[in-house]
Amino acid sequence: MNSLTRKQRELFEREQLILDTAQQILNQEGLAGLTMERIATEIQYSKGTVYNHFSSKEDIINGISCRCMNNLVELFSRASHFCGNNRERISALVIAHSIYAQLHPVEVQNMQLIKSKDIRERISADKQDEILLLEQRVTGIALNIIKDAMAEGDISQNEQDAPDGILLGLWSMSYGSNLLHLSDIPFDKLGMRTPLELVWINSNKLLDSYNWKPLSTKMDIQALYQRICTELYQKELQQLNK
Amino acid sequence: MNSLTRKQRELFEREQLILDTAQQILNQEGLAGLTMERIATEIQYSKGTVYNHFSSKEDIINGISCRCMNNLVELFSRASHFCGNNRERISALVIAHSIYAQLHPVEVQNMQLIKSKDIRERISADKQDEILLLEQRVTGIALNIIKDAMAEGDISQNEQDAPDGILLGLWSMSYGSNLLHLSDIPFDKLGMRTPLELVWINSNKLLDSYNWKPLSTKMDIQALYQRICTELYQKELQQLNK
DNA sequence: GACATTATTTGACGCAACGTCATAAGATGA
DNA sequence: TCATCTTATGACGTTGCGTCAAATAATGTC
Repeated sequence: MNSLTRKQRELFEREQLILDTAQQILNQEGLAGLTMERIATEIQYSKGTVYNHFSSKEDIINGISCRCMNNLVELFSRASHFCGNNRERISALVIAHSIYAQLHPVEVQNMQLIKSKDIRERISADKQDEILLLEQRVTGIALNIIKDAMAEGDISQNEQDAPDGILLGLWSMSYGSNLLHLSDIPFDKLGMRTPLELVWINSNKLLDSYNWKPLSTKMDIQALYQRICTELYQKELQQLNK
Repeated sequence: MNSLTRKQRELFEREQLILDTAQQILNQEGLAGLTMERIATEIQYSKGTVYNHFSSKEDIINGISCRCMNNLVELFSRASHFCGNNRERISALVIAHSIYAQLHPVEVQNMQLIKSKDIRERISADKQDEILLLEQRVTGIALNIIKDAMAEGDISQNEQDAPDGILLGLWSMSYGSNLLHLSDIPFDKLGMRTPLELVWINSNKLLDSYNWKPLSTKMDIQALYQRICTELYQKELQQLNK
């Protein structure tokens, strides 16, 4: 029994090692440079051993995605515990999401891949469920804040403004901003500010439109932005600045 | 001269044939099924000939993207000539964008690919410029409407609400909604409406928040939705329904 | 129409990467 | 110590990309 667990732990640790290595290669050399041979060489095992852990390259991408989403869950969780009103807590999610995209640019972009059908087919069902579960945790955190806000009367409640409307509004805006930011459209050359600069303003506008109190017109959102950054994401922002 | 143009026309037509074929394969069998051999067989030429037109598979994806974006430009252009006020015209863009994503689901999803750096490197510079140009046309149409609205006093003008803010707000929301819709997250099972159902509401909320007159609270946006669909996109919607 | 020259097409070839599997090496237990 | 079961290996088959020398076709000239 003990030896079994030791064995299992060894396997688990190697799995992590594989993902560590794969992620590193992905970041350094892009998706094209990420090959099974390359990973095998790097971890000093043979290709077959890698295949004992992951059934395909897509499976590895999926594994990397799961790790990243766990990071997102952690960032979101921190945001949801931000010491402030519900409006401030939901705003913190937007910042969390954009920091996430900046911390994991390559991964976020390639995560799109596993969303396409013919690639998803090459990933085992339970691994897919893992992603789904993580997505549920992420949306769950946001939904809880929205429900809190409704329960506490921060938002005027009526049918059209149901929680899913607010959630998807913020989510799609956030998601879209992140991906636009990562695409290399030269916003500066088009005389525009970048999506990441503007998502803070626009998400606040959207929340205002849902009449989520306190409105951004009644508070200093730049100060709030700073406060969230320093209180919640000091470490991550330092990492981004170097 | 005449023979030269004939030759050129032949080449151009074959290029179109290649893209037609590639797009068809992409839709029927996914990215994995799209191989250079496959295209060559289909058009009854050899692989080498295909390579005379496109330097790589990525180059073909890029070509397909350009065609799609031309479609988007056309849909946008129609929206911008919608017979109504500026607020209605900009709203029509949102509908256009979502119809576009539904008409070209596979292409839109794979277009993300050519946004990633290591793949973009495999596309010739002038082909990349083509995409950039199209992106400019698309954003240009939207920007013009926003500027019209500002000039005509539909939007209260102040620094923060500069055109790029509105543009990127709508763009990222639209873009994000489309991609979320195409990812196979089971929104229904999560008890939510879908991104495409909600983007209409949320984009209107955002525009309201910019105080873009007439506000959606003062008009029947469901009726407007219907009017835009029937007046501008009858044909496309019929195509989608079958 | 015959010939030279230029342009285009072809498919065999080299190469890289995926994923498999028979065999080798190692661990476990009696 | 030996038998058994588990894990690791890398050679192998396969596929698909992209190249290029040779074949074929088109064009122009006399």
